[in-house]
Amino acid sequence: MDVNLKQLEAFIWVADLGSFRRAADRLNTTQPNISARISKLESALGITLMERDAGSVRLTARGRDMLDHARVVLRSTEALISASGRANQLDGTLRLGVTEMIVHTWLRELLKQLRDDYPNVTVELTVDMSANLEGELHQRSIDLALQNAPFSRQTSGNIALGTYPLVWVAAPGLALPARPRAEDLAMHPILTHARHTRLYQEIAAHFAHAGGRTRLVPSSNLASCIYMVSEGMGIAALPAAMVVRELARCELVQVGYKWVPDSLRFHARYDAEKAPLFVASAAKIAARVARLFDAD
Amino acid sequence: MDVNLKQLEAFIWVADLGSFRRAADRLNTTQPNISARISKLESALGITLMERDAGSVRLTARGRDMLDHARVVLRSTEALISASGRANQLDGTLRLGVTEMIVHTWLRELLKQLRDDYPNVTVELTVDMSANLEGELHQRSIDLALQNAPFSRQTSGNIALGTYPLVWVAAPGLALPARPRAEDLAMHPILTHARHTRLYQEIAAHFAHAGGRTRLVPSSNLASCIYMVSEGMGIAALPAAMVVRELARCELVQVGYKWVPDSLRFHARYDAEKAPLFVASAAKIAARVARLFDAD
DNA sequence: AGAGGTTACGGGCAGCGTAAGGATC
DNA sequence: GATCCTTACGCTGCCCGTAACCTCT
Repeated sequence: MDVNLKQLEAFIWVADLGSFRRAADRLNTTQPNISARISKLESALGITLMERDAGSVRLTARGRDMLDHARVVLRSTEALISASGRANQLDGTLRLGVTEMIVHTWLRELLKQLRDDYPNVTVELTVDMSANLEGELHQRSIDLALQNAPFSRQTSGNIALGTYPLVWVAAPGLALPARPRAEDLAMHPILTHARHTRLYQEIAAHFAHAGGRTRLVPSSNLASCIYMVSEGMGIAALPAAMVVRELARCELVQVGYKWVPDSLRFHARYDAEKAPLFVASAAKIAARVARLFDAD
Repeated sequence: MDVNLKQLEAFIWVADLGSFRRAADRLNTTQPNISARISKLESALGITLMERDAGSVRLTARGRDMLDHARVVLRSTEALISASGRANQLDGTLRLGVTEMIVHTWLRELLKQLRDDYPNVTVELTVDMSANLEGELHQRSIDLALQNAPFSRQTSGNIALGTYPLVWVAAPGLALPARPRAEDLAMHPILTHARHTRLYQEIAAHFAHAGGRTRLVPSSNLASCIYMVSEGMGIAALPAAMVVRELARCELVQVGYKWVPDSLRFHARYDAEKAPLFVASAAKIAARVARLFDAD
């Protein structure tokens, strides 16, 4: 019996995902196949790599050592393939997690660029709030998160994607003063991010200080925020990049309020040790695309 | 099409040996199979790795880059297998080149140790003069040379195996004085190594100085030297380790001549960059065995 | 009962060896 | 013509997916 790359790949994913089934999904194959690869690998190496109890897979001590070695082998294989110039030869799935703001600004451009550079990589998209993306990244159900600071955990791969300022917007018909005070805004519902986000907290704190019984309307969906604002149902602090089109078309107008929440600071985050090499490249591509939109 | 380890292995050996045919021999397969592996690898990577003219195989520029990557992949795979504890899982051939002195001293012990540590590695033995071993090592027709200094080329792997003093020996019946002078020796033929070896040169130079018309009888085979000496056909300077048994049995006696050629300094030499990892281990084993024989 | 890993089984494809083909010296 | 790589072809064996099975919660 011979050690081969597919066995090592399966081993790594089982170890990382903690389950044969999930590894099978990740590698586009069946669970029995993963089972076979692992057991072939074990007999090839003559050692038990993992203990399988119902409901859990735990590496043995030996298995942990082997895992490091296996990563080195697969990393260097990826490096070889990349260096062949045919990086497009890399097939696989990039499980990409993004926040909604990115969906509505430069996701399309990013996907286009990814398609150009890695035509054989399929993108599995997850849109969620930054806080959730962080969890998914940590348990490796996504490879790359494009999310906004702050983070509760560090990741070994981290590229800043620039700063995105927020602007207050309202429907044109709302007729707010050019320099509105807090009370002027507080007359209308304030549409914000979901309740436990940084933005919600910050806006709540601001208006608590500014007095008045402000109505904060959290929404887990920014697109619907925009619709609601343009329907005159309230005002909102939204990333400028997200509303350029609506402002240009005068579907929304900017509100000249003196205070805005801190800008969004976006980062591309991934696990540099465990993720496939092309994830780092994808992160760099994201940085390039983000810069385009950061400039204007 | 998928890159796999066998393709990379074939690629490395073709590059190192400069020939599909030799690579096929080395990998215990057929030449068309090597051809197929290389062409699969090329199509997997989408590049041409080597130009094949009749009679020569030359790497392309791209191929040279890939070769380095490929080595990293295979080296790390070997490391993984070694780390699995089942180093014995490593199958392959150790092409070992040794000088005759080693054959007649500790080769048996070395082979035994190798068999214990790597039961699945078969040893292909070449016995030749040090100078020839050096050439074979360089053109990679052997993996590991156990040979004596001096060397005309450096190798990246080099472990000193100790110093082996020479002694003058003669047949007991020859009745030489306890403290013979050069003339006493020169009465008999002097049996030595082959003509262009360091030892031959050194002995020739010594007796040229000592005057007299000495008869130097070169032999490319040390075992026959011993036989000839014990038959009283001459005297010889031989490695002490090679004649301990004959001296103990009084088949030979030591000659108390004041001068002996410089001791043999043996080294285990190999190409640390290109050779499989277990070659380095084999060299270490050789060093261990040699030390046993160096001590007594 | 459901989730998760193993075993059993059959089909397809890839890898191998033999043999013949071409190119170059 | 000798040497060396490529192509053609048939076979074997491995790898994969389906399905049934086992075990633990």
